[in-house]
Amino acid sequence: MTVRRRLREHTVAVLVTPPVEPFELALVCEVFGRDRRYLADPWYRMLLCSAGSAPVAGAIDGLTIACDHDLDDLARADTVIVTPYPDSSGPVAADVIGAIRTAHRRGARLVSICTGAFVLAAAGVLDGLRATTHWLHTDELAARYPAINVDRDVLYVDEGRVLTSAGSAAGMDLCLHIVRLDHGAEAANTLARRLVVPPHRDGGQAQYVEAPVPEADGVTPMAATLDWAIAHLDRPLTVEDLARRTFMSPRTFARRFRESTGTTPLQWLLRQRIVLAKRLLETGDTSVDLIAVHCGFGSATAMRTHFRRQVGISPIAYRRTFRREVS
DNA sequence: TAATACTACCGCCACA
DNA sequence: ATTGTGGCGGTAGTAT
Repeated sequence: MTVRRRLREHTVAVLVTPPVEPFELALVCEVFGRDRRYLADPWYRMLLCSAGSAPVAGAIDGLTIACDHDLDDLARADTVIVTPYPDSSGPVAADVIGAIRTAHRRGARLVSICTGAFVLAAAGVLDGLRATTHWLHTDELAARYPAINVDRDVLYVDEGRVLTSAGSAAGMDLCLHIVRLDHGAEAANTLARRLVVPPHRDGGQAQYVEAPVPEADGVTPMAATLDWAIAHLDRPLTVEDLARRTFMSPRTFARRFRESTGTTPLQWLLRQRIVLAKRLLETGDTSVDLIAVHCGFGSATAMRTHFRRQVGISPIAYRRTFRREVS
């Protein structure tokens, strides 16, 4: 096996439009704008782009964002990220639409955060695709662009060349997803840990956001093992099993595991098992006992204990509240 | 709920 | 000399 070297950096152009929402812009900058060569080398080259590279007013008094790059730079980028477009019902400037269409034609990856989806919609690049936006605006998006298949219940939608994400913080989930695609599960997990992205948040729908999960993408032995473990949660997995699978001694495995995931193997397993349990509770009507078996808990009692500890409510109560309506 | 039997975790340290 | 490895053993955590 030979070491592959990327020929050049991957350019990420961020479309900055007034009024800039600092939170969403910051989240993009944290992922793509910082020097993270410790994760992958080269990392990304991030460009803040505005029409005529003019400074852009922020949504907060006294906040102004200087942009060194213009729409031509945006049209040439490998990935274009559209930050929120608070005036979602307002028109989108023709030169912005033009730049996005050019990028799209060139094969660039297009990404929107929150209401940035309205800019992509206006450019017509979402027609015929699934997409999402902030839940306050999903109805409006669906009504104004009937050709778009709007998904209201997801954090983000990956349609390959076009990716859209839901409200504010879901943008972080999408950015991590992109890092995972480009650099693998391990880099994404390490970054999530570095940014201290919470496994779940309290209050409202956000409480039930699931922790990012590695995808089938065996870039490193560790990532491959994580993927494998997620696919075999029903088995009684021990640290020794996982270590052997990763071709390491248990001791080294434990160390490496903490480095890439931020937790210990058992704690991580318990978390993944609960994530799976939640999914099964939401979607089907499998009994709690059977779900416990499917998730690799020795008993329903054991599952209930861990479920309560992590989620705060019982499995049955969770199902009652979050069963997906079949619409 | 309590007792018992595991397994996991992690500091320590010799060694490559 | 520096850095990573992996066995050991005490304690903490989990399973039944």
